[in-house]
Amino acid sequence: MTDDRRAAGTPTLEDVARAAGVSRATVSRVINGVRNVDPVIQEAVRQAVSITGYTPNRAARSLVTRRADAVALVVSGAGIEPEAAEQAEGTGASGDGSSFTAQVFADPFFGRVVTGVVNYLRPRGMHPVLMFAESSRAREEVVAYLRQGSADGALIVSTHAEDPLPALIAEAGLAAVLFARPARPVPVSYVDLAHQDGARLAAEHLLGRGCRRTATISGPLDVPAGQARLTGFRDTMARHGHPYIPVVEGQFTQESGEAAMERLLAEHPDLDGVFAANDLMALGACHVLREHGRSVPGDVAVVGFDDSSAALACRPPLTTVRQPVEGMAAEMTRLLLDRLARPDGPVTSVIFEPELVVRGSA
Amino acid sequence: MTDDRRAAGTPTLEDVARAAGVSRATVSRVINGVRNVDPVIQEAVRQAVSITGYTPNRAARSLVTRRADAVALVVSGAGIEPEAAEQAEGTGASGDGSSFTAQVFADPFFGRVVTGVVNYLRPRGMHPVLMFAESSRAREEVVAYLRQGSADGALIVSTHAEDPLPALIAEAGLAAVLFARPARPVPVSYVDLAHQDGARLAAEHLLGRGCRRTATISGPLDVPAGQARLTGFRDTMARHGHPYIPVVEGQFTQESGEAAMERLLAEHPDLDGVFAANDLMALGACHVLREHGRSVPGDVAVVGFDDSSAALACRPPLTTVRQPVEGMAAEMTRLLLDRLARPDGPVTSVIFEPELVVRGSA
DNA sequence: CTGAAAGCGCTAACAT
DNA sequence: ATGTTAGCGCTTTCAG
Repeated sequence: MTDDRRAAGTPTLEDVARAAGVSRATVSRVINGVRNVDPVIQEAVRQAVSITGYTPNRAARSLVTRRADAVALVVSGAGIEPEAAEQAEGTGASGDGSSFTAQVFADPFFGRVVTGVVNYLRPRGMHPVLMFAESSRAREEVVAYLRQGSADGALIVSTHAEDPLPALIAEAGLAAVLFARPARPVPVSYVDLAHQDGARLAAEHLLGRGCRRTATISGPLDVPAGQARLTGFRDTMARHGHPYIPVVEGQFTQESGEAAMERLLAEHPDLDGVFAANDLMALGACHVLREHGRSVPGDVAVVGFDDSSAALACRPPLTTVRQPVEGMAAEMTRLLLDRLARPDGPVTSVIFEPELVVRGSA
Repeated sequence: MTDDRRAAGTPTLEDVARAAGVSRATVSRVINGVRNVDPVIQEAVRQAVSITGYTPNRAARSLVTRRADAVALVVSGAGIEPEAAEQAEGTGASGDGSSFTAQVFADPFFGRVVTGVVNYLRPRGMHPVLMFAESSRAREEVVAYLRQGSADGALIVSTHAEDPLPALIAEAGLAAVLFARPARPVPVSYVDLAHQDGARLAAEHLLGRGCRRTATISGPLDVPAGQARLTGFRDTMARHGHPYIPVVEGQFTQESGEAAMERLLAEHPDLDGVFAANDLMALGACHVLREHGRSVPGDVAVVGFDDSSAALACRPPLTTVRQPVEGMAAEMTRLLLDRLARPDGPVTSVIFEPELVVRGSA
């Protein structure tokens, strides 16, 4: 009992080595699956590992490998407000629907991104660190976090165009991949959707079912995706003989969709089709239409965009343009891991094709 | 140019020390805000830091402090399926709505938890690592992750009762706090809601507006919260002279809410009030009611639970029992950080009171 | 194929 | 108040 069995502190490589009667180096090799280890010794080491209940210390390993084996998943917001973020503490002031994080997660979109990222990361033994970057201070923190080596790279999802984060990251020489093409070119890989094609699909569907007086509720026009969906819809309509399409700008929220629909209905009471740039707004539009006595799709056909959970929360369920968010998020993750493995690899972009999902609303 | 300015590798404490003409220790003190440092030197060090562009290396620091300054946020699933998780890779197979992660984030509840956790953590310079633990293998990984010191503790949100994770964590002597009381007692702190009180509020409201033939769509009965909400509703009704209340069990999903409402309507066509154990099910119920020509709240009053985003996605907006999820999540986080600061502190629980939110559906 | 030894960058006694 | 000195636990040349 007086032997050197040290304090119960978690066992280290040293302990395992002693138990197995080999050197630390050998244990390390076995654990990391490096070849050139005598099978007999390998077995002995494994025994020792399970007897001692050894678990490698991540910090020690990271210190020498210079890899954190973690990636940051950052939701990056507007670039405007300088220091707006300092949300009141946690406990009391929560539930505050106006906080950036709360707003972000109110949109089913982000849950899908998380799903895709996690599904790709997990089989590889990695997990995302969730960060938000809606103020310049928060952005600095993200950069610092990466520079500290707390994460090997970043998956960035911007909610607004002109997001300065991608550029900051690129300048700092840090690894990152974006969800959606940045407003101004930055040497960083990204995944994106062929938004215009999606909008074209919606337009053609509306046209195909006979709508002749369609309008659209666009997304925020300072967001590339919002812009592209509008352009795609307008262009297609124009090409089919409808050069003028009423449009009201929304903010991708249900509420803004309701407001937009009210205006559209007031100004164009005879419309027979609506394309909303996302499902949340389409849902809002449906509510307003019904309140005004218009049946969907009988009087007015409605097409959404995204195929998010909101599409099924709607009655009738929304006909919508599917954006394969989970797949895109997984691909984004794959690109990042690739980049980490080959830092000099090329900057690439992967564009996904949308798909029309026909349900009840149009 | 032949001096020892080493390769451009990120600067270390050593570099800063040299630049400032002091020792590593002093720089460390300044950086960590340890007092007893000459103001003049402090300034010099700060200069040197910004000149060199120094950022402390997290791994090195963690190695000696034995703190990761990170916490895991783990969503823990059923305890049944042994090895069910191995989801197909990322890229292709995604969008698979049946994956655990996808299901989890389809519920607005989790976004709110994330919001609360992040809001509390951020001002403290910490970020959550997102993990899922729906299989025994995944649970092992979570335990290993914590034992490795990759995170200092875990915030656990179980989707099912009988979740073995809390016990595993406790046995391993790891720090954790739970969202919701575990089915079987485990020496771990938790936050929870007074579910029965919430259900009582719902019952009284229905009674107050004159409903005499109410039914309820319960949550899964193997979940304590599901059980408690049912009990609370039934007891209150019984106390007011309604000893028999029709109940159909749901699964907290919109779909199950629809199915349950169909059954209820078939068996009790004359009902005038429904209490659904969460908003998603209430939303489904409203849809079905309308399809059957029943107006809400005119013919049938509907009360939900949670006050999630689904409550506002419904027309009319749902009268519901508010569960302050963000605040609860923040408190859970506070408890964990407390525990980390004082490992011998007592195991505690904090129970939040629900609140009735009256909107259009009842 | 295995062991010895040298750090990775930082903090924390312990001197001074 | 500052500097010196040990390591934290691990991987990785480099010898053998």
